[in-house]
Amino acid sequence: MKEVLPQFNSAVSIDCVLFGFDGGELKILLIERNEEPFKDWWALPGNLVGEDESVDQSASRILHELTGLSDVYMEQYYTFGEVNRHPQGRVITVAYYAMLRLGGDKALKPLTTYAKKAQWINVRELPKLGFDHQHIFDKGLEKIKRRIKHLPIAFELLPEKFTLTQVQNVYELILGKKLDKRNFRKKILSFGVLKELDEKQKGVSFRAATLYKFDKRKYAKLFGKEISF
Amino acid sequence: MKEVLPQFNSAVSIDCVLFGFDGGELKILLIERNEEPFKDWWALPGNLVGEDESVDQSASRILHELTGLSDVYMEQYYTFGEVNRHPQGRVITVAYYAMLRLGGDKALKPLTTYAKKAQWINVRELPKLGFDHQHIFDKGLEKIKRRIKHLPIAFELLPEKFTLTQVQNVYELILGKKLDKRNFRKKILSFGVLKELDEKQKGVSFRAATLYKFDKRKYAKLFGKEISF
DNA sequence: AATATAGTGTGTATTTTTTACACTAAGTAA
DNA sequence: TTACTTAGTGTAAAAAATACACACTATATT
Repeated sequence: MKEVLPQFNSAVSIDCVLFGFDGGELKILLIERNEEPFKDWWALPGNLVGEDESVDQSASRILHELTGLSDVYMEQYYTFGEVNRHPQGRVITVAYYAMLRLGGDKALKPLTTYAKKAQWINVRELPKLGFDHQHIFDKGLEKIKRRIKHLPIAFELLPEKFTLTQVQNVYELILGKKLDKRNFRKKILSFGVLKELDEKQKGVSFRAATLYKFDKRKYAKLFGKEISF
Repeated sequence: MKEVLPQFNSAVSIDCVLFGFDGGELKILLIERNEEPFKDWWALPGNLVGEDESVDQSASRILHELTGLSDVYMEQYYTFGEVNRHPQGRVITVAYYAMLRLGGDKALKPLTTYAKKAQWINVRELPKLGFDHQHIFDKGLEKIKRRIKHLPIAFELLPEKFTLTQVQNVYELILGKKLDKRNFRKKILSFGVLKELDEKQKGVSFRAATLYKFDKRKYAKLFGKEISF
Protein backbone atom coordinates (compact mmCIF):
# COMPACT_ATOMS: atom_id res chain seq x y z
CA MET A 1 0.00 0.00 0.00
CA LYS A 2 2.61 2.52 0.93
CA GLU A 3 4.39 1.90 -2.35
CA VAL A 4 1.36 2.57 -4.44
CA LEU A 5 0.11 5.49 -2.41
CA PRO A 6 3.40 7.17 -1.63
CA GLN A 7 2.24 10.74 -1.40
CA PHE A 8 1.78 12.93 1.55
CA ASN A 9 -0.74 11.68 4.07
CA SER A 10 -2.81 13.86 6.28
CA ALA A 11 -4.47 13.40 9.60
CA VAL A 12 -8.22 13.40 9.17
CA SER A 13 -10.48 14.38 12.00
CA ILE A 14 -14.15 14.75 12.72
CA ASP A 15 -15.76 17.72 14.42
CA CYS A 16 -19.31 17.62 15.62
CA VAL A 17 -21.86 20.33 16.19
CA LEU A 18 -24.31 18.70 18.55
CA PHE A 19 -27.52 20.67 18.81
CA GLY A 20 -29.86 20.39 21.71
CA PHE A 21 -32.99 22.23 22.77
CA ASP A 22 -33.53 22.96 26.39
CA GLY A 23 -35.62 25.34 28.40
CA GLY A 24 -36.44 27.37 25.36
CA GLU A 25 -32.85 27.70 24.22
CA LEU A 26 -30.92 26.24 21.34
CA LYS A 27 -27.64 24.88 22.64
CA ILE A 28 -24.60 23.04 21.43
CA LEU A 29 -22.28 20.77 23.32
CA LEU A 30 -18.81 22.20 23.78
CA ILE A 31 -15.82 20.73 25.51
CA GLU A 32 -13.09 22.45 27.42
CA ARG A 33 -9.84 21.12 26.08
CA ASN A 34 -7.36 19.39 28.32
CA GLU A 35 -4.50 19.28 25.87
CA GLU A 36 -2.44 21.47 23.65
CA PRO A 37 -3.10 23.06 21.32
CA PHE A 38 -5.80 25.36 22.68
CA LYS A 39 -5.54 23.82 26.14
CA ASP A 40 -8.25 25.31 28.37
CA TRP A 41 -10.13 26.69 25.38
CA TRP A 42 -13.61 25.73 24.42
CA ALA A 43 -13.95 23.72 21.24
CA LEU A 44 -16.29 21.49 19.31
CA PRO A 45 -16.06 17.84 20.23
CA GLY A 46 -13.96 15.97 17.76
CA ASN A 47 -11.27 13.41 17.26
CA LEU A 48 -9.07 11.80 14.68
CA VAL A 49 -10.53 9.24 12.34
CA GLY A 50 -9.26 5.78 13.12
CA GLU A 51 -7.65 3.43 10.68
CA ASP A 52 -10.50 0.96 10.67
CA GLU A 53 -13.52 3.18 10.80
CA SER A 54 -15.32 5.14 8.12
CA VAL A 55 -15.78 8.84 8.65
CA ASP A 56 -19.45 8.24 9.46
CA GLN A 57 -18.53 5.62 12.01
CA SER A 58 -15.97 7.93 13.48
CA ALA A 59 -18.58 10.64 13.95
CA SER A 60 -20.92 8.18 15.65
CA ARG A 61 -18.13 6.97 17.87
CA ILE A 62 -17.28 10.48 19.01
CA LEU A 63 -20.90 11.19 19.76
CA HIS A 64 -21.17 7.94 21.66
CA GLU A 65 -18.04 8.50 23.71
CA LEU A 66 -19.21 11.92 24.66
CA THR A 67 -22.86 11.31 25.41
CA GLY A 68 -23.38 7.57 25.65
CA LEU A 69 -25.95 7.84 22.85
CA SER A 70 -26.16 5.66 19.76
CA ASP A 71 -28.46 5.69 16.79
CA VAL A 72 -28.60 9.43 16.62
CA TYR A 73 -29.24 11.06 13.27
CA MET A 74 -26.02 12.75 12.15
CA GLU A 75 -25.32 14.38 8.87
CA GLN A 76 -21.98 15.27 7.39
CA TYR A 77 -22.08 18.82 6.06
CA TYR A 78 -18.65 20.07 5.10
CA THR A 79 -14.95 19.29 5.06
CA PHE A 80 -12.52 21.94 6.15
CA GLY A 81 -9.15 21.57 4.54
CA GLU A 82 -7.13 24.74 4.91
CA VAL A 83 -3.42 24.04 5.19
CA ASN A 84 -2.89 25.81 8.48
CA ARG A 85 -6.12 25.24 10.26
CA HIS A 86 -4.40 23.11 12.90
CA PRO A 87 -1.32 24.63 14.56
CA GLN A 88 0.48 21.33 14.96
CA GLY A 89 0.29 19.95 11.47
CA ARG A 90 -1.93 19.15 8.61
CA VAL A 91 -5.36 18.05 9.77
CA ILE A 92 -8.31 17.94 7.45
CA THR A 93 -11.57 17.81 9.34
CA VAL A 94 -14.96 16.54 8.33
CA ALA A 95 -17.84 18.27 10.09
CA TYR A 96 -21.09 16.67 11.20
CA TYR A 97 -24.12 17.99 12.96
CA ALA A 98 -26.53 16.03 15.10
CA MET A 99 -29.80 16.85 16.78
CA LEU A 100 -30.15 15.51 20.30
CA ARG A 101 -33.02 15.16 22.71
CA LEU A 102 -31.89 16.74 25.94
CA GLY A 103 -33.62 16.60 29.25
CA GLY A 104 -33.46 14.28 32.19
CA ASP A 105 -32.31 10.75 31.75
CA LYS A 106 -29.52 11.10 29.27
CA ALA A 107 -26.67 12.41 31.33
CA LEU A 108 -23.53 13.31 29.50
CA LYS A 109 -20.55 11.09 30.02
CA PRO A 110 -17.48 12.90 28.82
CA LEU A 111 -15.12 9.96 28.75
CA THR A 112 -12.61 11.47 26.42
CA THR A 113 -9.28 12.35 27.87
CA TYR A 114 -8.80 15.49 25.89
CA ALA A 115 -11.77 17.14 27.55
CA LYS A 116 -11.84 18.57 31.05
CA LYS A 117 -15.56 18.96 30.81
CA ALA A 118 -18.39 19.14 28.39
CA GLN A 119 -21.20 21.62 28.63
CA TRP A 120 -24.34 22.63 26.78
CA ILE A 121 -24.02 26.26 25.78
CA ASN A 122 -26.57 28.58 24.24
CA VAL A 123 -25.68 29.22 20.63
CA ARG A 124 -26.27 32.93 21.16
CA GLU A 125 -23.65 33.08 23.90
CA LEU A 126 -20.80 31.00 22.60
CA PRO A 127 -17.36 31.58 24.07
CA LYS A 128 -14.32 32.04 21.90
CA LEU A 129 -13.56 28.71 20.27
CA GLY A 130 -10.24 27.12 19.39
CA PHE A 131 -9.06 26.26 15.89
CA ASP A 132 -11.49 27.33 13.16
CA HIS A 133 -14.39 26.00 15.18
CA GLN A 134 -16.39 29.21 15.14
CA HIS A 135 -16.37 28.97 11.37
CA ILE A 136 -17.32 25.31 11.47
CA PHE A 137 -20.17 26.11 13.82
CA ASP A 138 -21.40 28.97 11.61
CA LYS A 139 -21.57 26.67 8.61
CA GLY A 140 -23.35 24.06 10.68
CA LEU A 141 -26.02 26.49 11.79
CA GLU A 142 -26.48 27.62 8.21
CA LYS A 143 -26.89 24.01 7.20
CA ILE A 144 -29.61 23.21 9.68
CA LYS A 145 -31.42 26.41 8.72
CA ARG A 146 -31.77 24.94 5.27
CA ARG A 147 -32.40 21.42 6.43
CA ILE A 148 -35.16 22.28 8.82
CA LYS A 149 -37.20 23.52 5.89
CA HIS A 150 -37.18 20.14 4.21
CA LEU A 151 -36.49 17.48 6.79
CA PRO A 152 -38.22 16.76 10.09
CA ILE A 153 -35.06 17.29 12.11
CA ALA A 154 -36.76 19.68 14.52
CA PHE A 155 -38.56 16.79 16.18
CA GLU A 156 -35.23 15.15 16.97
CA LEU A 157 -34.59 17.96 19.41
CA LEU A 158 -37.89 17.53 21.20
CA PRO A 159 -39.08 14.93 23.69
CA GLU A 160 -41.26 12.16 22.32
CA LYS A 161 -44.38 14.09 23.26
CA PHE A 162 -44.36 17.78 22.60
CA THR A 163 -46.64 20.74 22.11
CA LEU A 164 -46.98 22.71 18.91
CA THR A 165 -45.65 25.75 20.70
CA GLN A 166 -42.46 23.86 21.42
CA VAL A 167 -42.11 22.94 17.78
CA GLN A 168 -42.62 26.54 16.79
CA ASN A 169 -40.02 27.53 19.33
CA VAL A 170 -37.43 25.26 17.78
CA TYR A 171 -38.16 26.66 14.33
CA GLU A 172 -37.92 30.20 15.55
CA LEU A 173 -34.62 29.60 17.31
CA ILE A 174 -33.03 27.88 14.36
CA LEU A 175 -34.34 30.27 11.74
CA GLY A 176 -33.66 33.22 14.00
CA LYS A 177 -37.02 34.87 13.46
CA LYS A 178 -40.55 34.97 14.81
CA LEU A 179 -43.25 33.03 13.01
CA ASP A 180 -46.99 33.56 13.02
CA LYS A 181 -48.67 31.08 15.32
CA ARG A 182 -51.75 30.34 13.24
CA ASN A 183 -49.89 30.02 9.98
CA PHE A 184 -47.24 27.86 11.55
CA ARG A 185 -49.75 25.43 13.01
CA LYS A 186 -51.72 25.25 9.83
CA LYS A 187 -48.63 24.45 7.85
CA ILE A 188 -47.00 21.96 10.13
CA LEU A 189 -50.21 20.03 10.63
CA SER A 190 -50.87 20.05 6.89
CA PHE A 191 -48.02 17.61 6.28
CA GLY A 192 -49.90 15.04 8.27
CA VAL A 193 -46.86 13.72 10.09
CA LEU A 194 -47.94 14.78 13.56
CA LYS A 195 -50.31 12.72 15.64
CA GLU A 196 -52.47 14.46 18.17
CA LEU A 197 -52.52 12.63 21.51
CA ASP A 198 -55.29 12.42 24.09
CA GLU A 199 -52.93 13.91 26.53
CA LYS A 200 -52.12 17.33 27.82
CA GLN A 201 -49.03 19.00 29.04
CA LYS A 202 -48.53 18.72 32.82
CA GLY A 203 -47.04 20.85 35.52
CA VAL A 204 -47.67 24.20 33.96
CA SER A 205 -49.39 27.00 35.76
CA PHE A 206 -51.66 27.88 32.87
CA ARG A 207 -53.83 26.17 30.33
CA ALA A 208 -52.17 22.91 29.35
CA ALA A 209 -51.43 22.39 25.67
CA THR A 210 -52.26 19.28 23.70
CA LEU A 211 -49.36 16.91 23.18
CA TYR A 212 -48.39 15.57 19.78
CA LYS A 213 -45.94 13.02 18.56
CA PHE A 214 -44.05 12.64 15.34
CA ASP A 215 -45.48 9.84 13.23
CA LYS A 216 -42.57 8.09 11.56
CA ARG A 217 -44.83 5.83 9.53
CA LYS A 218 -46.67 8.64 7.88
CA TYR A 219 -43.41 10.41 7.27
CA ALA A 220 -41.92 7.33 5.63
CA LYS A 221 -44.84 7.30 3.22
CA LEU A 222 -44.08 10.84 2.21
CA PHE A 223 -40.54 9.95 1.43
CA GLY A 224 -39.24 11.57 -1.65
CA LYS A 225 -41.90 14.25 -1.50
CA GLU A 226 -40.31 17.34 -0.14
CA ILE A 227 -41.68 19.12 2.83
CA SER A 228 -41.27 22.84 2.55
CA PHE A 229 -41.45 25.54 5.20
CA MET B 1 4.35 17.55 14.67
CA LYS B 2 4.51 13.81 14.40
CA GLU B 3 4.81 13.50 18.18
CA VAL B 4 1.67 15.46 18.86
CA LEU B 5 -0.35 13.96 16.03
CA PRO B 6 0.83 10.38 16.20
CA GLN B 7 -2.28 8.63 15.02
CA PHE B 8 -3.04 6.97 11.79
CA ASN B 9 -2.84 9.21 8.76
CA SER B 10 -4.86 8.77 5.65
CA ALA B 11 -4.37 9.74 2.07
CA VAL B 12 -6.86 12.42 1.12
CA SER B 13 -7.93 12.85 -2.45
CA ILE B 14 -10.23 15.03 -4.49
CA ASP B 15 -12.68 13.80 -7.09
CA CYS B 16 -14.39 16.16 -9.47
CA VAL B 17 -17.66 15.92 -11.33
CA LEU B 18 -17.21 18.40 -14.15
CA PHE B 19 -20.47 19.19 -15.85
CA GLY B 20 -20.70 20.55 -19.35
CA PHE B 21 -23.54 21.25 -21.73
CA ASP B 22 -23.09 20.55 -25.38
CA GLY B 23 -25.34 19.97 -28.36
CA GLY B 24 -28.35 19.61 -26.16
CA GLU B 25 -26.76 17.10 -23.83
CA LEU B 26 -25.57 17.23 -20.26
CA LYS B 27 -22.12 15.70 -20.05
CA ILE B 28 -19.37 15.09 -17.56
CA LEU B 29 -15.67 14.78 -18.11
CA LEU B 30 -14.34 11.30 -17.50
CA ILE B 31 -10.82 9.98 -17.79
CA GLU B 32 -9.66 6.58 -18.82
CA ARG B 33 -7.19 5.46 -16.20
CA ASN B 34 -3.64 4.63 -17.11
CA GLU B 35 -2.65 3.11 -13.79
CA GLU B 36 -3.67 0.48 -11.34
CA PRO B 37 -6.04 0.19 -9.70
CA PHE B 38 -8.81 0.23 -12.26
CA LYS B 39 -6.34 0.60 -15.14
CA ASP B 40 -8.28 1.08 -18.39
CA TRP B 41 -11.47 1.86 -16.51
CA TRP B 42 -13.33 5.11 -16.74
CA ALA B 43 -13.27 7.26 -13.64
CA LEU B 44 -13.89 10.73 -12.37
CA PRO B 45 -10.88 13.00 -12.59
CA GLY B 46 -9.16 13.24 -9.24
CA ASN B 47 -5.89 13.26 -7.42
CA LEU B 48 -4.32 13.26 -4.01
CA VAL B 49 -4.29 16.44 -1.99
CA GLY B 50 -0.79 17.88 -1.72
CA GLU B 51 0.96 18.78 1.47
CA ASP B 52 0.91 22.50 0.81
CA GLU B 53 -2.49 23.01 -0.71
CA SER B 54 -5.92 23.30 0.80
CA VAL B 55 -8.58 20.94 -0.42
CA ASP B 56 -10.16 23.78 -2.40
CA GLN B 57 -6.83 24.57 -4.02
CA SER B 58 -6.33 20.95 -4.81
CA ALA B 59 -9.67 20.80 -6.60
CA SER B 60 -8.81 23.89 -8.63
CA ARG B 61 -5.44 22.44 -9.49
CA ILE B 62 -6.95 19.22 -10.76
CA LEU B 63 -9.42 21.11 -12.88
CA HIS B 64 -6.65 23.29 -14.22
CA GLU B 65 -4.37 20.40 -15.06
CA LEU B 66 -7.12 18.67 -16.89
CA THR B 67 -8.70 21.52 -18.79
CA GLY B 68 -6.35 24.47 -18.63
CA LEU B 69 -9.14 26.48 -17.03
CA SER B 70 -8.85 28.64 -13.94
CA ASP B 71 -11.37 30.71 -12.03
CA VAL B 72 -14.12 28.20 -12.49
CA TYR B 73 -16.82 28.03 -9.86
CA MET B 74 -16.42 24.79 -7.94
CA GLU B 75 -18.31 23.65 -4.93
CA GLN B 76 -17.40 20.95 -2.49
CA TYR B 77 -20.38 18.70 -1.85
CA TYR B 78 -19.45 15.60 0.08
CA THR B 79 -16.64 13.59 1.58
CA PHE B 80 -16.57 9.86 1.04
CA GLY B 81 -14.79 8.02 3.79
CA GLU B 82 -15.60 4.33 3.68
CA VAL B 83 -12.70 2.22 4.88
CA ASN B 84 -12.42 0.09 1.76
CA ARG B 85 -13.40 2.46 -0.96
CA HIS B 86 -9.88 2.35 -2.43
CA PRO B 87 -8.44 -1.11 -3.06
CA GLN B 88 -4.87 -0.10 -2.28
CA GLY B 89 -5.29 1.52 1.07
CA ARG B 90 -7.15 4.08 3.01
CA VAL B 91 -8.09 7.06 0.89
CA ILE B 92 -10.70 9.54 1.99
CA THR B 93 -11.94 11.60 -0.91
CA VAL B 94 -13.56 15.02 -1.02
CA ALA B 95 -15.91 15.53 -3.96
CA TYR B 96 -16.43 18.75 -5.89
CA TYR B 97 -18.60 19.65 -8.81
CA ALA B 98 -17.98 22.37 -11.36
CA MET B 99 -19.99 23.77 -14.24
CA LEU B 100 -17.98 24.41 -17.40
CA ARG B 101 -18.67 26.25 -20.60
CA LEU B 102 -17.90 23.86 -23.41
CA GLY B 103 -17.70 24.63 -27.07
CA GLY B 104 -14.96 25.61 -29.38
CA ASP B 105 -12.00 27.49 -28.03
CA LYS B 106 -11.32 25.70 -24.78
CA ALA B 107 -9.70 22.46 -25.83
CA LEU B 108 -9.03 19.97 -23.11
CA LYS B 109 -5.45 19.40 -22.13
CA PRO B 110 -5.22 16.17 -20.21
CA LEU B 111 -1.75 16.61 -18.82
CA THR B 112 -2.04 14.16 -16.02
CA THR B 113 -0.10 10.98 -16.32
CA TYR B 114 -2.71 8.76 -14.80
CA ALA B 115 -5.08 9.38 -17.67
CA LYS B 116 -4.85 7.89 -21.13
CA LYS B 117 -7.52 10.21 -22.34
CA ALA B 118 -10.28 12.44 -21.14
CA GLN B 119 -13.67 12.63 -22.73
CA TRP B 120 -17.01 14.35 -22.33
CA ILE B 121 -19.69 11.75 -21.84
CA ASN B 122 -23.44 12.12 -21.71
CA VAL B 123 -24.64 11.63 -18.16
CA ARG B 124 -27.40 9.34 -19.42
CA GLU B 125 -24.87 7.00 -21.01
CA LEU B 126 -22.13 6.67 -18.46
CA PRO B 127 -19.86 3.65 -18.67
CA LYS B 128 -19.06 1.57 -15.63
CA LEU B 129 -16.86 3.64 -13.36
CA GLY B 130 -13.99 2.60 -11.13
CA PHE B 131 -13.93 2.92 -7.33
CA ASP B 132 -17.17 4.27 -5.87
CA HIS B 133 -17.33 6.90 -8.57
CA GLN B 134 -20.82 6.05 -9.73
CA HIS B 135 -21.99 6.78 -6.23
CA ILE B 136 -20.00 10.01 -6.11
CA PHE B 137 -21.50 11.06 -9.42
CA ASP B 138 -25.04 10.26 -8.28
CA LYS B 139 -24.62 12.44 -5.23
CA GLY B 140 -23.19 15.20 -7.38
CA LEU B 141 -26.12 15.18 -9.75
CA GLU B 142 -28.48 15.26 -6.79
CA LYS B 143 -26.59 18.24 -5.46
CA ILE B 144 -26.86 20.30 -8.61
CA LYS B 145 -30.55 19.46 -8.89
CA ARG B 146 -30.98 21.28 -5.63
CA ARG B 147 -28.51 24.00 -6.36
CA ILE B 148 -29.97 24.93 -9.71
CA LYS B 149 -33.16 25.92 -7.94
CA HIS B 150 -31.42 28.56 -5.89
CA LEU B 151 -28.21 29.56 -7.60
CA PRO B 152 -27.60 30.72 -11.16
CA ILE B 153 -25.28 27.84 -11.93
CA ALA B 154 -27.11 26.96 -15.14
CA PHE B 155 -25.61 29.98 -16.89
CA GLU B 156 -22.11 28.70 -16.15
CA LEU B 157 -22.78 25.88 -18.59
CA LEU B 158 -23.90 28.19 -21.39
CA PRO B 159 -21.94 30.44 -23.70
CA GLU B 160 -21.87 34.10 -22.83
CA LYS B 161 -24.80 34.77 -25.12
CA PHE B 162 -27.61 32.28 -25.06
CA THR B 163 -31.27 31.87 -25.88
CA LEU B 164 -34.00 31.23 -23.37
CA THR B 165 -34.64 27.89 -24.98
CA GLN B 166 -31.07 26.88 -24.21
CA VAL B 167 -31.53 27.87 -20.60
CA GLN B 168 -34.70 25.84 -20.41
CA ASN B 169 -32.85 22.94 -21.96
CA VAL B 170 -30.23 22.98 -19.24
CA TYR B 171 -32.88 23.07 -16.55
CA GLU B 172 -34.76 20.20 -18.11
CA LEU B 173 -31.66 18.07 -18.43
CA ILE B 174 -30.55 18.66 -14.88
CA LEU B 175 -33.96 18.29 -13.32
CA GLY B 176 -34.77 15.39 -15.59
CA LYS B 177 -38.22 16.64 -16.57
CA LYS B 178 -40.00 18.83 -19.09
CA LEU B 179 -40.96 22.35 -18.15
CA ASP B 180 -43.65 24.58 -19.59
CA LYS B 181 -42.17 27.14 -21.95
CA ARG B 182 -44.31 30.12 -21.05
CA ASN B 183 -44.10 29.57 -17.34
CA PHE B 184 -40.39 28.98 -17.48
CA ARG B 185 -39.72 32.20 -19.36
CA LYS B 186 -41.96 34.20 -17.09
CA LYS B 187 -40.18 32.91 -14.05
CA ILE B 188 -36.62 33.15 -15.19
CA LEU B 189 -37.09 36.66 -16.51
CA SER B 190 -38.85 37.70 -13.31
CA PHE B 191 -35.61 37.52 -11.35
CA GLY B 192 -34.27 40.31 -13.45
CA VAL B 193 -30.81 38.83 -13.83
CA LEU B 194 -30.97 38.29 -17.58
CA LYS B 195 -30.27 41.06 -20.03
CA GLU B 196 -31.92 40.95 -23.43
CA LEU B 197 -29.49 41.74 -26.23
CA ASP B 198 -30.14 43.45 -29.56
CA GLU B 199 -28.86 40.37 -31.19
CA LYS B 200 -30.30 37.20 -32.62
CA GLN B 201 -29.11 33.68 -32.91
CA LYS B 202 -27.30 32.92 -36.18
CA GLY B 203 -26.91 29.95 -38.46
CA VAL B 204 -30.24 28.37 -37.74
CA SER B 205 -32.67 27.39 -40.47
CA PHE B 206 -35.69 28.75 -38.70
CA ARG B 207 -36.70 31.88 -36.92
CA ALA B 208 -33.72 33.10 -34.89
CA ALA B 209 -34.19 33.49 -31.15
CA THR B 210 -33.21 36.55 -29.17
CA LEU B 211 -29.93 36.28 -27.28
CA TYR B 212 -29.60 37.07 -23.60
CA LYS B 213 -26.73 37.36 -21.20
CA PHE B 214 -26.45 36.82 -17.49
CA ASP B 215 -26.14 40.10 -15.64
CA LYS B 216 -23.72 39.60 -12.77
CA ARG B 217 -24.28 43.06 -11.38
CA LYS B 218 -27.97 42.61 -10.97
CA TYR B 219 -27.38 39.21 -9.49
CA ALA B 220 -24.92 40.61 -6.97
CA LYS B 221 -27.59 43.03 -5.81
CA LEU B 222 -29.94 40.17 -5.13
CA PHE B 223 -27.40 38.48 -2.95
CA GLY B 224 -28.87 36.85 0.09
CA LYS B 225 -32.30 36.80 -1.43
CA GLU B 226 -32.99 33.32 -2.57
CA ILE B 227 -34.01 32.56 -6.09
CA SER B 228 -36.43 29.69 -6.27
CA PHE B 229 -37.43 27.56 -9.21
C1' DA C 1 -43.32 32.66 -56.07
C1' DA C 2 -45.58 29.59 -53.22
C1' DT C 3 -45.37 26.39 -49.67
C1' DA C 4 -43.64 23.47 -46.00
C1' DT C 5 -41.01 23.34 -41.87
C1' DA C 6 -39.34 24.19 -37.36
C1' DG C 7 -38.65 26.77 -33.54
C1' DT C 8 -39.94 31.59 -31.41
C1' DG C 9 -42.75 34.26 -28.63
C1' DT C 10 -46.78 35.58 -26.19
C1' DG C 11 -51.58 36.07 -22.29
C1' DT C 12 -55.13 34.68 -19.38
C1' DA C 13 -57.94 32.18 -16.26
C1' DT C 14 -57.74 28.92 -12.38
C1' DT C 15 -55.86 26.92 -8.47
C1' DT C 16 -52.81 26.80 -4.75
C1' DT C 17 -50.01 28.83 -1.40
C1' DT C 18 -48.69 32.45 1.50
C1' DT C 19 -49.50 36.17 4.32
C1' DA C 20 -51.70 39.25 7.61
C1' DC C 21 -54.30 39.74 11.41
C1' DA C 22 -57.21 39.45 16.91
C1' DC C 23 -60.06 37.43 19.92
C1' DT C 24 -62.07 33.73 23.08
C1' DA C 25 -61.10 29.54 25.92
C1' DA C 26 -59.01 27.16 29.62
C1' DG C 27 -56.40 26.42 33.42
C1' DT C 28 -53.69 28.12 37.62
C1' DA C 29 -52.57 31.17 41.33
C1' DA C 30 -53.49 34.73 44.26
C1' DT D 1 -63.64 35.99 41.96
C1' DT D 2 -60.37 37.87 39.69
C1' DA D 3 -56.08 38.33 37.41
C1' DC D 4 -52.84 36.16 34.70
C1' DT D 5 -50.83 33.38 31.13
C1' DT D 6 -50.75 30.55 27.33
C1' DA D 7 -53.77 27.61 24.04
C1' DG D 8 -56.35 27.50 20.22
C1' DT D 9 -58.91 29.03 16.23
C1' DG D 10 -60.73 31.39 10.80
C1' DT D 11 -60.97 34.33 7.06
C1' DA D 12 -59.89 37.54 3.58
C1' DA D 13 -56.40 39.34 0.48
C1' DA D 14 -52.29 38.89 -2.10
C1' DA D 15 -48.96 36.34 -4.43
C1' DA D 16 -47.30 32.44 -6.82
C1' DA D 17 -47.87 28.35 -9.54
C1' DT D 18 -50.10 25.95 -13.03
C1' DA D 19 -52.49 24.72 -17.29
C1' DC D 20 -53.10 25.69 -21.71
C1' DA D 21 -52.88 27.09 -27.78
C1' DC D 22 -51.95 29.72 -31.52
C1' DA D 23 -49.89 33.19 -34.59
C1' DC D 24 -45.21 34.73 -36.10
C1' DT D 25 -40.91 34.51 -38.68
C1' DA D 26 -36.91 32.95 -40.95
C1' DT D 27 -35.19 29.59 -43.88
C1' DA D 28 -35.28 25.67 -47.15
C1' DT D 29 -37.70 23.31 -50.78
C1' DT D 30 -40.24 22.89 -54.86
